Amino acid sequence: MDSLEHLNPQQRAAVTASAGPVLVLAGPGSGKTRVLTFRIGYLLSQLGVAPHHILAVTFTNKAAREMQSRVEKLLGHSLQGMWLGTFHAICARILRREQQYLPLDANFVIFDEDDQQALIKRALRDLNLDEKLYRPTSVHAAISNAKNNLILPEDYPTATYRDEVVARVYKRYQELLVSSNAVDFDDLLLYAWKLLNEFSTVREQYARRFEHILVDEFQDTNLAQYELVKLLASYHRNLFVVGDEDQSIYRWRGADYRNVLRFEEDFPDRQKILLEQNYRSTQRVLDAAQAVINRNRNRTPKRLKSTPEHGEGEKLVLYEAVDDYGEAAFVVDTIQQLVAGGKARPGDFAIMYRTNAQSRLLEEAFLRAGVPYRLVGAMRFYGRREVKDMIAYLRLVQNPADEASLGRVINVPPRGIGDKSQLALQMEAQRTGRSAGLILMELGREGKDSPHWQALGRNASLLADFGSLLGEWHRLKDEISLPSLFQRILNDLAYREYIDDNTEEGQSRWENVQELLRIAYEYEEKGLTAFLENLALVSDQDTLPENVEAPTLLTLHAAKGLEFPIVFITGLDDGLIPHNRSLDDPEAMAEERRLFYVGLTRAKKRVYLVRAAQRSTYGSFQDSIPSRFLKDIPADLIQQDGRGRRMGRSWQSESRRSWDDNYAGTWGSRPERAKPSHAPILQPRFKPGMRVKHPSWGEGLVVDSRIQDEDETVDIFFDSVGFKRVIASIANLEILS
DNA sequence: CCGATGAAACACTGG
DNA sequence: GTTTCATCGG
Repeated sequence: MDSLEHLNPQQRAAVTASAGPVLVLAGPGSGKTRVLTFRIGYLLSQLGVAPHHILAVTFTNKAAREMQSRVEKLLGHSLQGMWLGTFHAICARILRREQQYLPLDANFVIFDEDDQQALIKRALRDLNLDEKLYRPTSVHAAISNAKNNLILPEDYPTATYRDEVVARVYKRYQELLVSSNAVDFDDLLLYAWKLLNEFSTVREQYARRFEHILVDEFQDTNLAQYELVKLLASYHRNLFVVGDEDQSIYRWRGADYRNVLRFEEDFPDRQKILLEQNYRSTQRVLDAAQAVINRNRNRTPKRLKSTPEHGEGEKLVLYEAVDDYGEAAFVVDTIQQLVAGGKARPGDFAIMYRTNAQSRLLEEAFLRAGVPYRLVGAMRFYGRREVKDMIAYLRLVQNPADEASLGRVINVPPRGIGDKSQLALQMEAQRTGRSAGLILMELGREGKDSPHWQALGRNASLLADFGSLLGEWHRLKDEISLPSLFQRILNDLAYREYIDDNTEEGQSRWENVQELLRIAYEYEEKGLTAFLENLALVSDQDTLPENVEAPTLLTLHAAKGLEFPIVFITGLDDGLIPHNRSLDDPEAMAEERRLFYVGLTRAKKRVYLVRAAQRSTYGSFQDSIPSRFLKDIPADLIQQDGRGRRMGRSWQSESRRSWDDNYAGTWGSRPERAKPSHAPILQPRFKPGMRVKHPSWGEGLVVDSRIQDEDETVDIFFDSVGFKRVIASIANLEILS
């Protein structure tokens, strides 16, 4: 490990820190991954720790793979026995090993978002609740939030009637999961924590084993993950966590950057190391990013410094397009020009956006220009119906109790089992206390001899046909290889004939199925359980094709941990960045700002800030105003790209006026915001007592209104969602009385 | 029970 | 612009 010479003093202090709790606060590009890999290498080679005594937690599987290969390269041998993976993957591993302590059997499956949603709906139906009144998404969010905060159904606080309802749904949902022999993502963490919390022998076993625990992206852990790590580290207390409060962007998923503060309270003897030296970006990029993030309160102030060889760097380029088509065209044009001029390679570029929906226009522009691109996002492939259906078949074979998968495929392709038959089957399952899948398999095996045959009447025969198929696959699953099983199912279903109707679309559907089959071949050795588990736990970043030289399209969230020479941040309009749904919540606004900061700090050399004066939502055009975060970047760090202004159109004069009069020269100095279409508001339009109507929240009562930043901020109590704070120019309020 | 058709709702981020 | 749901005739 003489390579320690190549680390800076802070990095070296972190890598060689003595035993005990260590907190590393690492700014973007400060060599965080390097510190983690060297730390593992140091533990293994200098302190003689055996790989099997180390646990390292990363944010994505991709990060885990990268870290593994980096350490192996550093040491020159393999890391057999070390535990390395995401929280969810590690918990799944623990749960499978300790399955006897759980209300599940070893074949349990992991439910994805759709399955969870379906199960919530089922629970609502079972409890006779109105889906209109109790939106499945919102109920599910409340339950997920509870789980992330280690709140069990019986402990769910019921301050209001609504809470009481949620508590009942939570309870029922959990029963349904257990009877499906399934867990959701949150259960992976919750069960693992419960297991270690309740069974001291199990806790001892793991806590003694893991002499050293390392956690990456610590700012994005939630309470369940934090408490779990504390239990795992309870014996040796060698807990090495690395994070950056400024890059915490998963609050909505339960992540709490205050875990950094908790860590300092819970481990007062912790060593604390600050990494501020940036090895990634030019100073201009860093100055812009810091100007943005410095507006957030409650953070550890940092002073990011670039290295001399990066130099000052170029100014950030700002481009305002007419509309979102122009925005996409600008991105593709710029890339083509830079590549054609030999200034950059296609793989140097990343195009970032706030919402996935924004990728469509960008993709179209790339396609039209004939420029290949790569898109980050699992949805693309795994979200396809035919892929989900095949996965559901495999899950059902693995775990016949899986109600969600059964419901999905019981009549796909159509085999005459409609709503009526399915309901009858469900009733029979409830009556006999067995799972629908087991009943089906018994019908298939025993036919008329089964006691269920009579009970199901004229539905029995078709159900039995399907049951015998299912039973046959289930029998084969431990005899033949995963790919053979997969092909057997395809054959038995005549699935190709079903989905491939010889249209272009049909062919692409079949290609998707074959791609899944190809992936199944990769799991020939590891088997069905591992295959399904990996499918459930792939992250967006994991789907990024490697070694492909093309621009990368991705959300700002997916950009975390990555870096690119040239970064486009698109959709820099109020309502997108910051997002509409965050405007009324200061904590959410702070997170939007961090998200922008994360995007900016991905760039090594150059940043393009792109917005559109108009964009299409739901099909119709709407005017938009520049992101309020733009004005926090000092003017001397920004240059405008003039191309947009020469495209003579009616918007031109207006855009120019808005820019020159309200914007240019005001960077960071005056707190003004551009107003393309109307003069600054001086008098409130809304007064307390008024009835108003909001496009999504419906009617409400104005409680208060005031002028802020030349716009009107209105506090409203809505009939449907309660108290909200809105910006009048954005909210599109209608005065009713 | 099935497939087609059109209306209606609809999308923030993701393991 | 896309997906999901409700309805209808076969």
